Amino acid sequence: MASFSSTLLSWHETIQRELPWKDNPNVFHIWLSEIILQQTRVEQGIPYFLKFRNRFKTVKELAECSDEELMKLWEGLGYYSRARNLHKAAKLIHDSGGNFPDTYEGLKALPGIGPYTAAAIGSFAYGLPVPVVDGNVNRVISRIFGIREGIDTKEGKALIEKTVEQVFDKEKPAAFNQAIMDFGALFCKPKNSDCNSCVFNDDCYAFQNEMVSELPLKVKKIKKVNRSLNFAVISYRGKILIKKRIGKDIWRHLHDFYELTADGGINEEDFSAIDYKLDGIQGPIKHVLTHQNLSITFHNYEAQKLILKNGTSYFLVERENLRKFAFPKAFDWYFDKNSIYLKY
DNA sequence: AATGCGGGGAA
DNA sequence: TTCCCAGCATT
Repeated sequence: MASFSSTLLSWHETIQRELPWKDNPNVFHIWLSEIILQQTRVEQGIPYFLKFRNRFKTVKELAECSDEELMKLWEGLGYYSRARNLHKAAKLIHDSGGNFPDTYEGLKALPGIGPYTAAAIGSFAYGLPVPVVDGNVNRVISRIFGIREGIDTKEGKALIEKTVEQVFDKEKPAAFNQAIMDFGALFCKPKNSDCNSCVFNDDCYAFQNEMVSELPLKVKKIKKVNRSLNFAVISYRGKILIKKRIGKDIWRHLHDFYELTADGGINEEDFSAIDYKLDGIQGPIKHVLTHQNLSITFHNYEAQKLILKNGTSYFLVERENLRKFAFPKAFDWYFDKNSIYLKY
């Protein structure tokens, strides 16, 4: 039988996948795309990549971008710590002369860059002989070579890594890595993979043993909690009260409104002075996160008098400027329903 | 080793 | 509904 790599690379010749970060390959664009694509489908990430590529021509420009603008650009993409780490890394690179690290360890030392991303950037930008292991690779390798350990366990990860090392093509790191991920994404898919026309089917453990639907094996289950969120949208003279979420909680570094406790109202001690009346309730709406099922209700308040406390983290924003700030995707429902758009 | 962290697409 | 996606940081 031909080698795994030659079979894989021959298959890769038969497909074409045009991706914008390959337009004019450079380490800045490769890095940017890899961060954006973490736990994110290529189709979902592309518009964000284009937006970032257009806004930032250099690492320096990214490093000098304000936090507010960066979060606004990332708004809606999820896993917002990626944006924060991207920014941190840009500053580190800029402060140390503007050059990216060109070793695996150097890359992995940057915030937001773990084993996968270091291997991806290293191989794609510098031709370093390091194999990537992402969700696609886990699937392809565990099926073809019959890895029956949980890919989310220490043993399973070690087995996958060892197996990839054995079939990896050190002469063509970038081509191999690209090909195996494309193979996983376009052919050896989680469901409905066309095994009958697969170039590996004669040697595929999962296909030969009718275990395609069972591999890769995942052991750990995510437990979800139900959670209610209640926000008071307090309007005062055409402005709306918001704050930045800074706690160790969901949507960190995005903004929200005054948060009400379970069945409590506005705590007047949060303000120097406040006089208000309820002006309707909207919701609840359901919003799903990986670990939480959210039920969100918006309580509209109109304030006749409002004096903020000294040192408070709340601030008032003109209604038409509200969308200049980054908010959770779930708030789109409220903004749409109340015709709150960014006025240009 | 376990947990937290978004949002969307596919079946 | 359930699963998964070019994962990583924190505890």
